[in-house]
This record gives sequence, C-alpha cells and structure tokens, in this order.
Amino acid sequence: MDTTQRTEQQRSADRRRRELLEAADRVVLRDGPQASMNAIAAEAGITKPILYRHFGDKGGLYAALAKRHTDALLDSLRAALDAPAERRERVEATLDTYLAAIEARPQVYRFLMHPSDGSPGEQGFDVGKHSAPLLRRMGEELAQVIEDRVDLGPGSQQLARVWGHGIVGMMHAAGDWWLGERPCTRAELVRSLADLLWGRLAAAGDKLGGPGV
Amino acid sequence: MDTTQRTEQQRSADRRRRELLEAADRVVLRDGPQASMNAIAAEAGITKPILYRHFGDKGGLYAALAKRHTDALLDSLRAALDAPAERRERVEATLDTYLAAIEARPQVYRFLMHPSDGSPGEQGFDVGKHSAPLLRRMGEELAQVIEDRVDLGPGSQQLARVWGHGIVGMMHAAGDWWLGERPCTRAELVRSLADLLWGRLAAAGDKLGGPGV
DNA sequence: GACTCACGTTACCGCTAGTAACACGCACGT
DNA sequence: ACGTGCGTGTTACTAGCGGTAACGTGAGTC
Repeated sequence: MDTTQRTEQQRSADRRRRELLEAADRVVLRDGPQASMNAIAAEAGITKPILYRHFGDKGGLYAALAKRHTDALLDSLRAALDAPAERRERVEATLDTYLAAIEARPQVYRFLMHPSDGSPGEQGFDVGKHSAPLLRRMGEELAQVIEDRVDLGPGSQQLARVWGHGIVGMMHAAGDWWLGERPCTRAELVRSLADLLWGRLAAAGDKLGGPGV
Repeated sequence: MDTTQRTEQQRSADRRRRELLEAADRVVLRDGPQASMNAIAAEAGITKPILYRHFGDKGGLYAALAKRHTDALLDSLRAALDAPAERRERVEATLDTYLAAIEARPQVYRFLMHPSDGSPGEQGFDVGKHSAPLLRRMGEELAQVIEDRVDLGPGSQQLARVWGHGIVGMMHAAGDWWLGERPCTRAELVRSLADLLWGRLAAAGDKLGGPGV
C-alpha cells in the first residue's frame, strides 16, 4: 500500500514537473536565457516557491531543461556518427546534423551554449565548470566514437579525447559564426570544415610573393 | 586655449579611467566575471555613479576591460603567427601561445570567454551577438593570416574565414577542457591538435573488428 | 470531528544594476 | 571681490532579481 501510494504521488509529481519544464521551455524560447523565475512561474500558472520545491534553484531548473535538449541533440548526432558509411561521409553527416539543429532553433541553441551561470552565490573558480555542458558531453561522445572506430596507435585514448573536444569546438565556433553572418550555405560550410579536418590546410602551398601581394 | 584646456581635462579623465579599469581588473581577477559594480567601485575607492559616468553601464565597463586583455593576447598571437618559420611550426607556436596565456591567468580567460551578458534590459535575439567577442576577433585575424599566406585556390576567402573560426574554436574548446582536467602536458596537447589539423584523422585506418572490440 | 500533510499562497530578505538629486571646489568673466 | 558655471563626488533611492519563511487550505484517515 505504502509503495503504491507513493508511486501515485510520485507520478503526479513527475507529471507536474514535466508541465513545469514545458512552461519553462516556452518562456526560455521566448525570453532567452535570462528568463526570470517569476516569468516561468507565471507561464506555468503558479508561483515561485513551487518551482523551487521542484528544482531546488534556478541552476537546477536550467540543468533539467538543458538535459532534455542536450539528450535529444546527442541522439541525433549519435545516429549520424554510427551510420554505416565512409568516414568522411559520417563526418559530414554529423556536422550537417548539428548545424541543421542550431539553424532550426537558434534560441534553444543559445540557451544551451550560454547558460549565463548557475548559482551566483557559490563561486567556485574551477575554470570550465560553468562552461556549457553540452560542449563537454559532445566532446566526450565524439572522443569515444573516435577511439572505438579509428586506429590511432599508441596513446590513442588521450589523442581521441583531445580530438573529440577539439572537433566539437571547431564545429561549435564555426556554427556560431555562420549562424550570425550566414556567409554561405550549410552544405558549403560542412564541406569546408570537412576539408579542414582532412588536412587540406597542411596540403596547401604557400602563397607566392610573401607579404605585400 | 580652449583646446589645451580640454586636452588637460581629457588627460585627467583618461588617467582616471585607466585607474578605474585597473581596479576593475583586480576585482574581476579576484571575484570572477560576476564581480559587482559596487565591489569594483569600492576597490577603486569611489562610488558607483562615477563608474556609470565613465562607462555607461556594466556592459561598457566589461567591454573596455575585455578589450585590453583581448588586444594583449592578440598581439602575442600575431607575433607567433607572423614568425618566419615553417607553417607547422607557426601553428604549434600559436597554439602554445594561446594555451600558455589561458594557463597563466585562468580567471582572465574565463572572464573573456563567459562575459555573462552585457545589457539585461535589451534582449535582441541575434544569436552570437552576446557571444565572446574574443573568439570572433581571433577567428577573423586567423582568417586573414590564412588568406594572406596560404594558397587555397578559388573561393579562398570564404574558406579561410571558415577555417579561421573553426580552428580558433578547436583551440578554445580543447583548451577549456584541458584547463579543467589537465589530462596531459601543454606540449602534448599542442602536438595532438597540430596532428589533427595536419589530417591525421583522415590518414588513420579503421579499427579492425567493428563494434565489439 | 480532529489530525496530518502535500499543495499553494503572500510577504518578505538581501542583493543587484542603474539613477536622481544634492553638495563641494575651482577656474572663469565682469 | 564676487557670483557663476562646471566637473567631481556623494547619499539615497527605484525596480527587479533569486531565494525563503510563514501562513492558508483542501483531501484523505483514524
């Protein structure tokens, strides 16, 4: 009895929690990452303390919110990464998946990448602790895939992790810039980035004439 | 006379401004990016309204503060980029310069990369507008250097810009991760990243056995 | 009918960014 | 010599934020 009753309550609580998250989602989508707790509570039709009872603090709510989108995006990326195709094709598909996602919902992307900060009270100075968790997770996932599928010889694990985070950062920064300026099509961007990863920078020759021409 | 008098005042104002910036620098170095205007004013030995008279709002102060460090770092990077050496050597030197800088002053780095946000009142939804300006500037600079010195054939300008931002992002993300976990020495990180840019990912073979081993 | 307990509220605290209004000092014109 | 601006600085304030304590209130239970 005790257990069933508890599960009943827990289900109710979970449903409420999901409703609150969806309301928060709507507000963040509308107001950007600096959406206030008041606004979120109002959108959900309740008041602040309930939010705090469910999520602890603003950081908790944002973390829960971010986890949903992050998981969704990572699923898409995994599908592209694990497809049975040539490596270059997989790389291009993954880049394109990511860029299509941030292109489709820029606000969500901005929220995930610039979560302002979690808790203004605690200020642990660990660099990167407040940094976007999405980038870290993507980097780790990519590192795992690289290590699993690419033969890198000795020191492969460490190399794979460096590359995972590096490639993700490349994708992110180029995507951020591209989203702001739109200097080319998505396909062109994907091709350019893949070319970079394929060593075209090293293969290209020096420009003649030195500085001046 | 009028001009000399004005310059006199302007010099005084500039000196004051520099003093304020140095005080703000100290506070940000100590309290992180969420240093309050009150704290900065107290450190400078004055009160808030003076800060606002000099810098407009918090965003203005942070922009001025960031510009100093950004300019300094960019100068170092330019020196490494323009050195008369082989391309690979220059790339490694540049990576190392950047990583050494963020290693030496993590707080400054964090402040430059995560400027919270400038103006909470205005919320224009341009993605990337609030993003770290340092990354953008580094990306543009690197793009220029690539375009000037590397022969990329047709479409070189656009390609150079994509690569500039992409490489900077790679450097940034890998540096951020490395600074947090310190999984290897700086030299190893530099070498791994340079290897990535040199196409070692494309050159490596598939791992045998498929998924499972 | 009294008790419990989760759900929800109002009203508050301490903090922040930012501003209006007032006060001192110093060079200036008449 | 005496106002008069004007730059420099202050105090005291507003509006809004994250977060919390204390207070209803209605449903199920003995």
